Amino acid sequence: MTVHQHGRYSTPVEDLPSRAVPEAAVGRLAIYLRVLTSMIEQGVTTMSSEELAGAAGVNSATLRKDLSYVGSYGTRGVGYDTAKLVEHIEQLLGLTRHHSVAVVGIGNLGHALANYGGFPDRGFPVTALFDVDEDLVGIPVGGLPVDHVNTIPEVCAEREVTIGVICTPASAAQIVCDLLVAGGVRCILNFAPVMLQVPSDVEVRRVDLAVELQILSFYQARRSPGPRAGAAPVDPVAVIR
Amino acid sequence: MTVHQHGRYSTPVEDLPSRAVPEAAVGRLAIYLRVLTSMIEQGVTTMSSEELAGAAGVNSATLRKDLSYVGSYGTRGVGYDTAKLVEHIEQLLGLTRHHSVAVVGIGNLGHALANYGGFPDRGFPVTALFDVDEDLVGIPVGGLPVDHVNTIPEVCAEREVTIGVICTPASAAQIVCDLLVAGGVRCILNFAPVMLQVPSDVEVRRVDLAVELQILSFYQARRSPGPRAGAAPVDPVAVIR
DNA sequence: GCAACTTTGTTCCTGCGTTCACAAGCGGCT
DNA sequence: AGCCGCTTGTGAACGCAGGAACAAAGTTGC
Repeated sequence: MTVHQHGRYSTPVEDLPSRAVPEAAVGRLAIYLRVLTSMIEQGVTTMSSEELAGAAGVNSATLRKDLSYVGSYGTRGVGYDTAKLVEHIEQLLGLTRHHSVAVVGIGNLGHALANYGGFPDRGFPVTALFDVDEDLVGIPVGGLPVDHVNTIPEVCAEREVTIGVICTPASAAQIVCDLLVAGGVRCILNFAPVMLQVPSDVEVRRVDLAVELQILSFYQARRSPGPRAGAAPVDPVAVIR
Repeated sequence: MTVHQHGRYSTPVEDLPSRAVPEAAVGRLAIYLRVLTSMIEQGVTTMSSEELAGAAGVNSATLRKDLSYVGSYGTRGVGYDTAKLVEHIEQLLGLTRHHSVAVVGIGNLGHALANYGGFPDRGFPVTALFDVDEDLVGIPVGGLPVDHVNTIPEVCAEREVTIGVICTPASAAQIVCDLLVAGGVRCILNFAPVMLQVPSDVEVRRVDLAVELQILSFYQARRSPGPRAGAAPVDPVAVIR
C-alpha cells in the first residue's frame, strides 16, 4: 500500500524496453502524437524537430531527447517522417491494442464522460458504467446500460477492463477504487478529490478541478496590482464554424 | 505571445510576497487545504507535520518546506493550529476573494461543470455560460442562462470574470481563448486538446483527458507480462452510503 | 525553575529533468 | 563524385525540487 500518486518513475526494475522514460516525457509524447496526426491529416509527411517542437510548445532539444526514448527514427538533414513517428510513439505508449474503460459514478461528470462516445481519440472504448443509485441501474447512458457498483469486480474481470475512471463523490472513491482493483484493474483515473491508497502495482492519475482552480487563483492573486486588463483590443468578429 | 502552458515558475520578477513558490508546492498547498478543512469539520484543532503529510500523501519534510513558503505559523513541540493554517493558505492562494468563473462550450463537459453548483468547494461561483449554438442561447443551465460566444468580451468584462473554462472542441478553443483574453480574463482552464497561444500575462492550465489516458496506457504496456491480476481478493461487501 | 522530549524551520545534499552545444550523418547541389 | 549545409542524436552542464539531518524553540512533567 504505497501512496505514490502522480510524479514518479516509470521503470524501477526492468530497463529492457528502452531506457526508463521520464514521466514528463510520456505526457509530452502524447502531445506530439496529437500534433502529428493533425499534421498528417493536412498532408504533411515530414517535420523537423524545430517545427514539431514549436507546434507542441516545447524546446526542440527537449523534443529530440523525448523522441530518442522511442528510438532514433529521424533522418539527419531532413527531419522526421510523420507517419513512421506516429507508429513508433503509439507503440511505446501501448496504443496498438485497445484499452477497455469503465466509468464509475454516473453523475454530471460521469455522464459527460460516458457520452464522449469512443472516448477521446480512438483506442479507449467505454465498456462498463457503474453507480450506486438503484434507479440508474439498467438505464442506458450513451448506449451502455449502467451496472451496480457491487458488480464491479465481476464485470471488470469479465470485460477485461484495463482503465477505471472514478467520478464518484470523495466519500465513495476509496471503496470504488478497492472494487476496481479487486476486478483486476490496474490503471485508475481519479476525478474525486482524495488521495487513493492502492497496491504498488496500480497506477493512479489524479485530475483535480479544485486544485487547478486554486492554482489559477494563486497566480491571479500575485499579479501586478492593476485591477483588470484593458478591454477588448481584439476584434470580436467571432467566426466559429 | 509565449507558449508557456503548465510547468514554469511563479514570480520571475517581484519577490515581495514571500519568496517564489514552486508550482508543485502550490498544488500541494491546495491539497493540504482540503485535508485541513476536512479535519476541522471533525473537530481537529492541531496537527503535526507528520500527520498532515500522511493524510496528504507526501513527505513530512516536503510539507514543512511548503508551509514555510506561507510563513512560519507552527508551534514547535506542538504542531500547526488547523484554523490558523487554513487562513494563511487561503490568503496565499488568493481564496479570500471570490473568483467569478465563465464556462465556454456547453456540451457534455460544459454542462457537467455548469451544474456543479458553486463549483468545487467554495469561492468559485460560475457567473457566465457561453456557446455558439443559437438554440442553446437563453436556455438556463444550472440556473444560469447561456449567452452567445460573440458576447464573451462584454459579458466577461461586465461580470468581472477572472477564470475562463474552455470546454469547446479543439477547433474553437483558440478563438474562444482570444475572446476571453479580450474580455480581460487572465486565467484559463483549458479542457480542449490544443496548446493555446496567449499573451505572457495570461496563465493557462491544461486538463487533457486523452493525455492522461495515454499515460496510463504507457504504464499498462510495460508491466510484468502477466495478463491480468488475480480476481477479487477483496470482499465485495460494498456499503456505500 | 529546570530538564527532557517533541516538533518545527532550515540548511545541506543528492538526483532528475531540461537546456546547451557539438559531432555525426544524410541529402542536395555543382 | 565530392563538398556544403542542414538536422538529428547525444554527451555534458546547469538548475530546481525533494529528502535527510540537524539546530532552534517551545511545552510538559517533575
